[in-house]
Amino acid sequence: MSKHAKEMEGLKEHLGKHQLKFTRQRELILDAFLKQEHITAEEMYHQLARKDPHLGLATIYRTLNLFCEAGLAQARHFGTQTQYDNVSHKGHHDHLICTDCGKIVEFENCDIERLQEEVAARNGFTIQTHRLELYGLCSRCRH
Amino acid sequence: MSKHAKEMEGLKEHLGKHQLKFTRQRELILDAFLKQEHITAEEMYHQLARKDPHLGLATIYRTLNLFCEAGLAQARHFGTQTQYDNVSHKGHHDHLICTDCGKIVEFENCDIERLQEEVAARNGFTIQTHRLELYGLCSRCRH
DNA sequence: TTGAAATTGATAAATCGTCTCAAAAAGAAT
DNA sequence: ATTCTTTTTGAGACGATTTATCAATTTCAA
Repeated sequence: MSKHAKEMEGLKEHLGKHQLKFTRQRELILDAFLKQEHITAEEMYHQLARKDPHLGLATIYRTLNLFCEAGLAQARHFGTQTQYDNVSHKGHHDHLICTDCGKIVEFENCDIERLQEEVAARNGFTIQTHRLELYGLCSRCRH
Repeated sequence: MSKHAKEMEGLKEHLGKHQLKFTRQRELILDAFLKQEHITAEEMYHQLARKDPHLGLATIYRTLNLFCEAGLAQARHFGTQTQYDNVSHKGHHDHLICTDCGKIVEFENCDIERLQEEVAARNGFTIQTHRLELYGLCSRCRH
């Protein structure tokens, strides 16, 4: 049995609700995805090339987008590419990004999240997801 | 004299510091940009086609990116396109975005900004800029 | 096992933004 | 004002990323 049984069940549930099918490729991609903090489609394509040389790039894109709809992943544009963040194993996390060296630090902050809810409620919105990115210089690059 | 004299001066100052030139196109694009809350390069291309049918799309991209460097604009990925936000006339603002109808509500929240500074400091970062986007359903689309 | 419906893989195509480069414009020096 | 150097422009080519197409395959319920 897979190490990611719980998430696998979550995916199957989503598939069932939407008349989608559980395939070998989706299982393979989910397994690889859950080992990552964030990954691009291209990176995953190369990672999985050994396990399944015939796995197509289009399938990876389709599947990562499926994960987003299922709430396991979240797409984020960084540079020219789309990063797919793993949001399945922990609460939502945000990013501190060094504009000089590209270093990424992940963090969570409940107070900020609570204030976000307040702002949304004040404007009649129901939050589904959010994105918070802080850009600046890390301690090393400040000098 | 233009309605946007102050911002025009700000741009000229940036141009002077970087050995760049003040051109008719940059003036035209700045004038159009400052009337917007946010705009894409493509939208601006169509808006300005009447005033100057020969204005090229590449020039618009180049100029909007210039505005980003000058601190008048801020680029933001939304969907597949890049939105250029007007940040010249007010402090930094964040976005509430309806995932259904695309409606965008802008807001500011000092408390959130303060917490962001705390998080950054705790991780040794000095914030230059940030981006906060809340995605959800607006009151109309929730039903 | 069968059959309808969904998925896949390969590649074409679309999209978006940047690069190229000759011609034009800006702005400093004369 | 004219000249000269540097920057900018416009048009389209180009590159990178993602999506669409479609015949062949796979899933899964009956």
